[in-house]
Amino acid sequence: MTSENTPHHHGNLRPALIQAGIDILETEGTKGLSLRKIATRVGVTHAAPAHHFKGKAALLVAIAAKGFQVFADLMEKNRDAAPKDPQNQLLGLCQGYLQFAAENEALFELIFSTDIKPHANVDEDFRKSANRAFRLLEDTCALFEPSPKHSQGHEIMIWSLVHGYASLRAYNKLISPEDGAAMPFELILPQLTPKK
Amino acid sequence: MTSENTPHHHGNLRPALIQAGIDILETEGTKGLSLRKIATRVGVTHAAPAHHFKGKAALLVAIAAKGFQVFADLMEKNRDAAPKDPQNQLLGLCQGYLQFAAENEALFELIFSTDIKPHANVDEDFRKSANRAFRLLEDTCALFEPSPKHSQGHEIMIWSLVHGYASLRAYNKLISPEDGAAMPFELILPQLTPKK
DNA sequence: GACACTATCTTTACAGTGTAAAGTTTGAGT
DNA sequence: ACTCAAACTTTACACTGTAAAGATAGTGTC
Repeated sequence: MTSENTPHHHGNLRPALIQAGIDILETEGTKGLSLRKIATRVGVTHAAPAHHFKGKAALLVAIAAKGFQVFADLMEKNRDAAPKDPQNQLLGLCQGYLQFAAENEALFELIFSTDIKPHANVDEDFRKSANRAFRLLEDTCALFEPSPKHSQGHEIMIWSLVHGYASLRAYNKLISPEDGAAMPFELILPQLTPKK
Repeated sequence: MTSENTPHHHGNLRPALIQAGIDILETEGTKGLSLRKIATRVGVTHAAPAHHFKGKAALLVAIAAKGFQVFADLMEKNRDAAPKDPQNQLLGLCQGYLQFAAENEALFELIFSTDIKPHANVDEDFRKSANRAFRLLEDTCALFEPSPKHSQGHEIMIWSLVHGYASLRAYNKLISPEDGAAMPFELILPQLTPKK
C-alpha cells in the first residue's frame, strides 16, 4: 500500500479533515461548513472526526492554525521578494497580508473570529502559527525607529491599518479589490524613519 | 389595554424580536443566538418570527440595521462633544467607533460580518443606517484637505485604521482595552491639514 | 350588529446539525 | 495465536431553521 488510499482506516484522517474543511470554507463559506459535510467529503461517517478533534470548535481551531500557517508563509514570501529597504519590506509584507485576505476570504474571517480565539490558547499548533505571523509583522516594524510615545513601536498602528483595510475590502467590494498599491500608506510610510 | 402586554397578539412583535436578539447577542454571543431562543424570550412560539422576517438571515439584517443605528448615534454624540477643531472632531468620532465596538462586541462583529452583507442590499432600513454611519465618517474626514494621491480623501485610511484597531482589540484582549487615547493616531493626525 | 376576512400566532412535521454511547473492524504488539 | 487498543461505524438524542396547516383575534363591510 502507498501512503494514499489506505482501505478502511484511512490512515491520515486528521489532516484530510482539515484540508476538506478549508476547501468547503472557500467554496461554500462559513455557513455551509458542517462537521458532517466535512466527514462525508473525506469519505468517513459523521462521527469519525470526534476521534481526532474534541468537537467542531477544535476542528475549526485546527483549520485556523493551518490558515495562520499559509498566512504567515504568504507574508514572508512577499516580504522577501521586495526590495531590501525597510519601507519596501513592510509594504511587501502588507501586500502578502492583503493577498491572503483577498484569496481566502472565509478563512481570513475564521482565523480572526472571536469564536475560536478562546479555544485557541489551548491549542499549541494554533499558538505557534499565530505567533509566527505576529512576530513576522513585529520584526518588520522593528526595522524602524519606534515612536517616542509608544513603547511598543509601530506594529499596532501598521497592523490596525492593514487589517482594517483588508476587512473593509472584504466587506465592501466597492473598494478597489485588485490594486495592492492603493493601500492607504502614503501618509504613514514617509513618517517612518529606518533604524541606524 | 395599554400598549404593553397585549394579550394574545402581542402587538409589536417585530421590534421586540430585534431587541431580544440584541440582548441574547450580547449575553451569549453569536453562537447562542437562535431563532427559537429569541422567540421564547419574547414569549411566542418558534414559528412566530416567520411572519415578520423572511428567515433568520432577514432577522439578523434587521438586528444589524438597528446596530448601525446606535453605532452612528454613538459616533455622532462623541464627535459633537469634542472640541470644534477638525483634529479633535475626528478623534471624537473615532472614540465613538471604538466605544461601540468595545461595548457591543458581538453586535459589532455582526454588522460587519460578510454573512449579512449580501442580504443587506435588499433591506432598505439597513442601507439607510449603514450609509448614515459611513457618511458621518466621510463628513468628518472632509474637514481636511484630501490627499493629492487619493481622490477619495482620507476616509479609507482613517476608516481602515480605526476599524482594524477596534477589531484587533476585540480579538486580542492584550491591547489596552480602556485608554481610547492609545489609538495609534499620533503619526497620522498631525499630517492632516484642516481645510481653509 | 352579523358576517367574512386577513393578520397574527400556534401546532405539527421534517431535514439537517453537533454530540455522546455502544458496537465493529482493523492493525500492532507480545 | 492472542490480546488489546486505536479507528471507524451505528444508533440515538437534543437542538436548529423552515414549511404547512390550523386556531384565534381584530378589522372592516353590508
